[in-house]
Parts: sequence; C-alpha cells; structure tokens
Amino acid sequence: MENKDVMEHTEVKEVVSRNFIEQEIDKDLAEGVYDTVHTRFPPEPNGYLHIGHAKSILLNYGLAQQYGGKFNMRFDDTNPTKEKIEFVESIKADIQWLGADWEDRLFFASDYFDEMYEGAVKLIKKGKAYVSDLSPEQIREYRGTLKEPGKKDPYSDRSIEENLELFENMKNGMYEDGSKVLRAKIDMTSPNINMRDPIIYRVAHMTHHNTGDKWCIYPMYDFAHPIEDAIEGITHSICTLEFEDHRPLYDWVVRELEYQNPPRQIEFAKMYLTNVVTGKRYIKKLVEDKIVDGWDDPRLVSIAALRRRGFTPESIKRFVELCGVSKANSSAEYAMLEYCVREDLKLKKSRMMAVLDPIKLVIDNYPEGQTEMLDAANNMENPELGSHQVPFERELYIEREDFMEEPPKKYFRLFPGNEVRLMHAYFVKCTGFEKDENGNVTVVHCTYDPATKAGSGFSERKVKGTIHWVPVSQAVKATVRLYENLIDEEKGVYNEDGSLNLNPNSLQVLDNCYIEPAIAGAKAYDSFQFVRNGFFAVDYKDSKEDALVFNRIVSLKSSFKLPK
RNA sequence: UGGGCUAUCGCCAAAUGGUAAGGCAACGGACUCUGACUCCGUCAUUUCAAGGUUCGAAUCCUUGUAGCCCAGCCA
Repeated sequence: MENKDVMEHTEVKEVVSRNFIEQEIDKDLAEGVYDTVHTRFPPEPNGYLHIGHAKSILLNYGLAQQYGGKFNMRFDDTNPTKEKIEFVESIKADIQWLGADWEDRLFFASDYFDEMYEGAVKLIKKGKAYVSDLSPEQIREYRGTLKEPGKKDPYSDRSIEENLELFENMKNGMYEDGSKVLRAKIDMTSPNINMRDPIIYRVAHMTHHNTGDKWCIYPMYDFAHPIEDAIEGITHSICTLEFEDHRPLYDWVVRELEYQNPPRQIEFAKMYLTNVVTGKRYIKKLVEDKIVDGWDDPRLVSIAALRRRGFTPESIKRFVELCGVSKANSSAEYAMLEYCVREDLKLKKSRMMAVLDPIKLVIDNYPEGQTEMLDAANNMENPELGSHQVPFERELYIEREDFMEEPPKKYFRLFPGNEVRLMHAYFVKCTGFEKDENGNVTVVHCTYDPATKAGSGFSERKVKGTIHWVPVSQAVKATVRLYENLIDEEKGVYNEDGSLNLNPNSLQVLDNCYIEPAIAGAKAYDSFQFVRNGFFAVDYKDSKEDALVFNRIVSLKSSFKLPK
C-alpha cells in the first residue's frame, strides 16, 4: 500500500531538468557560497521593454521565487545623457503586468552615487585608480586594438595624493566634459580589452532625473553595476552574453572594494523571435515612416504591443519557460508564442461570434419577423464560463468564405445542396443563391430543420461543417483591425538589398464587420473569439478607437486552404 | 596563435562516460456544435567535422570548421 503511494507519487512528479543557471545556483548553495538567492532586473530607463526583457524579468523573478529568495527592481540610471524619467513609469507598469513583484524593493542606481564615489576614492587610495587627462581620441589610441596590446597611460603614475585631489576637483565641477576621467589601474596589455585600464568615472555636466545637479561626474556601468549588486545583497547577477567579457572586471571591482560575500555574474543568451522586428533602429524607422503607429503598435513585440495584441502575462511566462535558458544564440519561432497564448486562452475566455466579411444568409422557411433567443455557451469546453443569449432570425450574416458556389473536394461548409450547422442554432441546407451584375454572390438561401436545434439532442444525422453567424437586424457593425506579423514568414527578415521584408498585409482594417449584440459596446468585455482559426481581442488601448483587434493567432496554414 | 563564448531534429532544448528526454512545427488517423480543440501514431542508429582514449563517448583528448560578442567618456 505504502509502496503503491510512493509509486504514484513518483509517476505524477514531472521530471524537469534544471537549466544551467539553476545548476550553478544549486552548486553555490550546496557549497555554502551563498545561503539565499537574491536576483534583480536592472533596466536602463532609456526605452520600452520588449519580449527579450520579459525573459530576463521572468527568469530573475522566477529564480528568486523558486529558491524562496528575493527579487529587486532597479533602474540602472548612471548615464543622464540617455535616460528619461518617462520610461521609468512604463517599465514599472510592464513589469507589474507581467506579474514580477519587487515588493518594496524598488531602487535606483543613482541612489548609490555617494557610495560609488567613496568606492572610487578607496581605489585611488589603494593605488588602483588614477585620473587621466587623455582625450577620448587618445584613450582610444592608447587602448590598442583587438590584436595589439594597449600602451601605458602617461598619467597612470600620478601620486595617490594628486589623484585624490584631481578626482575631488572632477566632482566639484572644475573640469569640462571629456577633459578628465578616472581609470582603474589594471593591465593595459590584457588580451581582454575591458581590463585595459577601464574608465570608471566620467565628467558630464548634466541634470540627472533623480539626483538633479548634485553630480557632474557619473560612474560607468562596469564600475557601478557590481557596486549596485553588492549594496543590495544580490547573490546572482544574471545578464546577457555580451557581458561575459566584462565579468573579470566585475569580479575585480567587488574584490578591490572588498565586499564580503560578493555577488557573481552569470550570463545567458538573449532571446530572439522569428518574423518580428526587434532592432531599435528598424523600429524607429518603421515609426518614422508611419508604417506602424508607435512603439506599442500590436505588430511590434514590446510588452505593451503584445498586451494590445491580446497576449496574456501567463502566455508570455509560459513562452519563456518553454524556450528555456542556455548560452547558445537562438531564435524562437513565433509559432511557439502563438501556441502559448492559445493554450492559455482556450479555456479561460468566452468565444463570441463575429463575421468579418459578411454575406447574407436567408432562411426561407423561417417565419418573417420572428426572433428567438438562443442560449450560447460562452466556451464549449469550459461550462463554468456560462452562456449568453443570441437572437436568431430569418436573415443572418455569415462569413463569405463559408459559402462556395462550386466547392472543391472536401469543402465541408455551405454550397448548394449541402447542410451545415449554424453554431448554437440549427442545421441549414443551402437551397440557392443570388448574384449581382458582377457575378458576386450577394445572398445565400437555405432552409432550416427545426428538429435540429442545438441542445435538443438531435442525432438522426450529422453534418461535417459548423459555421458562425450573426443576426442581421441586431448585429452590431464594427471596424476590425486585423494584424499579422510584420515580416513575411516565407521570405525571411531582409530583402537582398538589406531593407526589411515587410508583409504588406500586416494590418488590414475591415470596416464592414458584424459582431453579435452581446459584445456590442462592451469594450472591456474580456472576450476572444476563435474565428475559424484565429481570434480577435478587444483593443486594450481603450482611448484609441472603438475598433476590435482581430488577431490571427493560429497559423492559417493549419486550416483548410481554398484552392486558387 | 588577440581574447571570450557557442555548436544535439525545421525551431527551442535535455542528457554531467552507461547506449540521444521533452515542447513547438510538420505529417498520418480518430473525434468534433467551427477543418479549432482533444486523442492516438510518425518524426536524430546519431550529437559541426576528422582522428584518438575507453568494454562503452553528445559527454574526455587532439586537430580542424562554422557562428556570436569585445577596440563608447553606452548599458
């Protein structure tokens, strides 16, 4: 008996392998290097967050949760020339939306400027830092190249006293921007360029969004970051691969500053997504050229854009989990993101009916003027979501593509003589159709079978197709914006000339759509409608317009293709 | 002979010397009140390449190859 329980328990328990960061942390914990896990997300407030940041946020937050540790939010605002206060709020909002909770630990690197200054003084006193008068050009020259070692900075032999005085003068605003810097004295011949006496403080007479005009010297990332981490008691400073070469410097700083239990940096590969534009340069151009309407245009992958497009925090979290963490450069397929949102939404949201490209369906044997209210389950697979009423009447709108005059083989929808189910309603059999002078179908005629009412248990015969509809007299006219990926899936990101290969159909405005009355005016209705193989979502950017956003989440490839 | 990092299915990714997990995608088939969903099945004799060590190698060694990152007073 007991044995059986154990067996069942083992079977139920999913065997999840640990990613390399978890393995490193496990080791640290086992060896007693740290007795807790404390992570952080340290964006520079110089732009909006995108899907790539989501990975970092969720990774850091997830690790803290998993190990019962803490997660800090920190703005890495050490360069006033690039940062704007506006971004601070949007970044905070996005992180909260994603569900990463920093509790009361919201910090700014600029809060530590005093301690950083003291750290610099300490280095000078140890003979590990000096003030250099070299110009930016000279600094570059002396640094050497990737293959050649650098040359000794002629100012590197200044006395401690002189350096102390000079550095204080720097702080006191006695020098012009660019005229003096504080450099760490490490090794000008190091094969690692970051170790060739890196600049750790520069002069910048600029008002800082947080510290105002208190400072005119600002620490460089390489010097500031390890200090920020150490002050906050961060154990694992997780960042992206391009900082790998900076790790020796990170370790040098915490060692020379003699921090106890210093944090350690671990790097992972950034996440790229296929068929989307991630480069800031390109996004800027897209915005400038008015191809997209801003950084939160639903076709972009900023967190705000994904939110507008209908993605949920849960779906993004799941996506990040599915992608995993490694040190190999890779890019995930957009299809995986789509899978995650479908998975998240399919049991959670109501599925309403809407017709995007309407054609009239007349049920000739249904009494004129009669309306009956049909009960429509909000979600067939999840009864807990309840139901709502849909008025049914003689004239309905159906999707134009749900009728074909001459159907190809295996077409299960409406065509003369064929019977289909109207979702939530009756079976209807196509009896004919009308065309206008251009040969376009304008009206489809059919008859319905009262015995086949949904929910009646009718089982005499079956139909292969089911189509959605809305009642003509009560449907609400709507404008639907249909978004698809910006990049053409088949052709890749770039054209041969290097320009972006944009999908001309990435945005289609459909202004002749009809939605069922239940969602009329209910902008905040948290509904998604699976329309054959996609869904549309209410646009979250409420103030913008009353449009619904149609989002073709499921690839059209998986559906029945109409032969051309 | 600059340095650092990476390489496992179309895309992610596990395997830590014991005989290539899993997910996405794709493809069959069953089911279906939306051709969706669900279900069931298929999908790496081989891990960038070539040698070597070993009873045994994706894992260790050697030599190559390919890709990414680094010469901001950016982060």
